[in-house]
Amino acid sequence: MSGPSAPKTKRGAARREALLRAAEAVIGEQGFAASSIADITRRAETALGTFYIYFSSKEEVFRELVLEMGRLTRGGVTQAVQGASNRLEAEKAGLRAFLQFAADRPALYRIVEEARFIDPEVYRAYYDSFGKAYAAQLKRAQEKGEIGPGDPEVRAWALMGMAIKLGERFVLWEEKPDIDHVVEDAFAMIRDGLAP
Amino acid sequence: MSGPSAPKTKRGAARREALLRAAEAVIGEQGFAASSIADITRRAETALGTFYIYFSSKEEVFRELVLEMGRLTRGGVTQAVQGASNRLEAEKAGLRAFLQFAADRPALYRIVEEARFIDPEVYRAYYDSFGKAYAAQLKRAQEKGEIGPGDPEVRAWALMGMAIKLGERFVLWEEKPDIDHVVEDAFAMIRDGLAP
DNA sequence: CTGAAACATGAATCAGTATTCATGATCCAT
DNA sequence: ATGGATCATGAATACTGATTCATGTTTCAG
Repeated sequence: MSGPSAPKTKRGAARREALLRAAEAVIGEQGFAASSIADITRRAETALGTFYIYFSSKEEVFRELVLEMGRLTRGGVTQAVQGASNRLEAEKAGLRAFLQFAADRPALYRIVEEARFIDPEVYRAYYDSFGKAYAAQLKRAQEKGEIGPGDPEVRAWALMGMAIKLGERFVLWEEKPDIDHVVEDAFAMIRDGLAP
Repeated sequence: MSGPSAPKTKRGAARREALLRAAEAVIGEQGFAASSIADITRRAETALGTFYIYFSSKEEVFRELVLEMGRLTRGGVTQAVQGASNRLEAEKAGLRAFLQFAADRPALYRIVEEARFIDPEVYRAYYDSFGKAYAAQLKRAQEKGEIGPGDPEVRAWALMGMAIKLGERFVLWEEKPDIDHVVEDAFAMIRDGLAP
């Protein structure tokens, strides 16, 4: 019932980490279904059975990776947004941080989207909490008059969707992504809309 | 090499169609990996082997469903946009049509997103062509002065991402989706941006 | 009507791979 | 320094489910 416990030696911790990184690379490249445990352990340069010392199943590493991505994006975006003096600036900084993250950890980026089909629970938890926090920020900014009025939840999800697809198209699909250009143009639209 | 050919009798056409609908329902509900051919044929009330008379593999029905979704959204959105007298109106009508589609065919909607992981080729073809057409429309509207200036491709992908996540959150995740509300608020943002 | 082409059936085959486990090496608290 | 706890190994197991196929049944063009 209770899967493997946390590693108790340095070696154990290092092995677990190596397996996690290998899983990130392999699953991010080939997708969950096409990735075998053997692929992962081969990449981590360990024996097959070692995998099960640290994870109880393929689904579990996957889940762990999604949670890690949650911590990382949350942290990265939060930090990027620190310096902003108003919500619009924060939107711009947050978008840039997110796209930069996609460029730095493309595998993790893909994994989160695949989570929707592998582990709907964590996927939903991930976006629910992110969306909730995002909406709260927008509501506050609206009350302060930093942005115009409008349903914060709809806006939060619209903005998340925007960032996600932009990352997919202009970062993951591009050899040499031009993040600044995407941020500039997308932000202009976020701020002023399409109206002439 | 060349898989099953088109059905040559009425019965054959009906069976193929039944299998396609069953696959849509089953895969849309459980996801590709969790759906067995047996699940699909059971739902279609046919024998297991019958599946292979019409499709050469599980991947093939899946691909067929993605292509069908392509035809349907393209058709639906195009038609909805017909009546619009300018680009902004068209955006609103297109968004509504897309969300309505998600409400009508939730399974197909999910399948397209999963395609990214099952059959990247068709997924990419789907969005590439959709995105290209979308960007072309935006470019024309911009030249006519119906919308302000800005990179049409970035905008097209931003708008697609928006629509997709809004559909996921406010249509698929909601018991009784309030499409009009989402369209109103999202459109206001698309038109005027967040600026106060 | 009729028979060759199409279609239907589901048990049997087959492949891939997740997971287990018995055995041995390594670590580190005392 | 040492031995009980941790960790490493990979061959063997077990299972799932995709795909095939030999045997009937149905269709429909002529």
